[in-house]
Amino acid sequence: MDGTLISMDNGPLQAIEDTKKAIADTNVNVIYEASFKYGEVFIRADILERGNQGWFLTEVKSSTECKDQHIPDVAIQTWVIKMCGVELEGEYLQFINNEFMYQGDGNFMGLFAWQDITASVSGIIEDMAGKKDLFIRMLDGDLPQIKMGSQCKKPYKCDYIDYCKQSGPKYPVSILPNGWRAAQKLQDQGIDDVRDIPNGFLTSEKQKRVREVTISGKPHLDPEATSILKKLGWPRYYLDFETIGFAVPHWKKTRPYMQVPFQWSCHIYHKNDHSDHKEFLDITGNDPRREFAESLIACCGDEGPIIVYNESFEKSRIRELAEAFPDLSDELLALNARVFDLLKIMQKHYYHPSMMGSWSIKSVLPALVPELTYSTLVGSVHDGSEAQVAYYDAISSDADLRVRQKISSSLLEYCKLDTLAMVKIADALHNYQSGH
DNA sequence: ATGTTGAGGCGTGGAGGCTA
DNA sequence: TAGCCTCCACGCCTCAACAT
Repeated sequence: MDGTLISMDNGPLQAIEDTKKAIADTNVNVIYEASFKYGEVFIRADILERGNQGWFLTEVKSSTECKDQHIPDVAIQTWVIKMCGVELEGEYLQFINNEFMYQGDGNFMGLFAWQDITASVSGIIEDMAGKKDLFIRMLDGDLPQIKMGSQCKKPYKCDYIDYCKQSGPKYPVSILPNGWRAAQKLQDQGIDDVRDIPNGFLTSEKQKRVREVTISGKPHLDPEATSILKKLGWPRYYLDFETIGFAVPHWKKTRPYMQVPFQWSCHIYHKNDHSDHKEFLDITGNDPRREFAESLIACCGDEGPIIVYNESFEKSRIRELAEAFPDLSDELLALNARVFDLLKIMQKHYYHPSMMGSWSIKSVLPALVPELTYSTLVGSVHDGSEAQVAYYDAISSDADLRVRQKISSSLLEYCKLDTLAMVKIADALHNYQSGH
């Protein structure tokens, strides 16, 4: 849709002036980033469309539904615009329709969905002046005296979490796994630290283990874990995927936010101690799925456990590949039948006080295999989200060959370390009694 | 941002047992 | 034997945790 974009290049005051001119100009029917200021509040509206009696305001979100927190976001904009004397006829939220399937033809009709939120907005706008004053007072005042809680992460993660943690307990009760209800009860009783939880309070086995290990300071490993691992067959495939999920689909037959796999790493260990590493990475920018699937099948042979961390992720990707390529379906699904989940073993049988209630591979590795660390990675990729950014940079048309090669080696290095981490974790479990 | 899985709490309903 | 209580299993729901 053609319209006038209000630039911020010359500062907010100029943007406000430009907005006034655009509104006065009856040839302009759509304004992007229209800018307004009322009192201390400056806002930029994503889309304004001229209607018969006034304007329609549309806020664009990358989420896939209208969420509670979006309403006050639009309400404050609505309030500022109305206070500036501009008439609004209604407010809309525009978001991503994640059922949209791209057909690869450049046609994105259906990618977006809209919701009329005029009623919800007007329901809270009466209160807006008071709310605004409250927020201004809070910003001007001292640090709020409030304990950490769910508000630190929901609906968005707060930037000051690390700061606040410094003054809190060393092992807050919020680290209890699936323990939000228990944590609430404990905090109501004035208990903030896991080490202060009275014996007998917790009922879940996992939570009890966290409490006991935290108090004793000694890691716990159930010998059952060792015997389960020793029973696994050969050869052993340690496998990890990297994927990318675009809000706006890039390739035919993909949906918004669909996790498209573009890279895998596999360490293969044979019974005779012989080992091998294989990998796949496609940064051509073409749909990587077909070659990903074919190379994976070729790598994994037809017997031996395929060891992953959090099996639902890799299994789901393989299932999606099987749906995308019916001719490979049988071979792909045969891989899924061999998948063994290292995460489940860890959750059931291991805990170290430094894990702080988390069994993610990034928490388990430093506890169990401290000599292997992601910080040794020299490239720009240290976790899954950075892998996505790096992949996107690599396939972007403006990336030259040298940049691509650098990104490629960073990605390969990172994914290889992820599977090596699983190898070392499994080794550590194997040798636990003798070592440690 | 996604999807999958599992934990834990709560309500429901059937089985079994007690009493009048 | 009718009526009522208790207990436990099960299903449903919400939330959290994990991967990217």
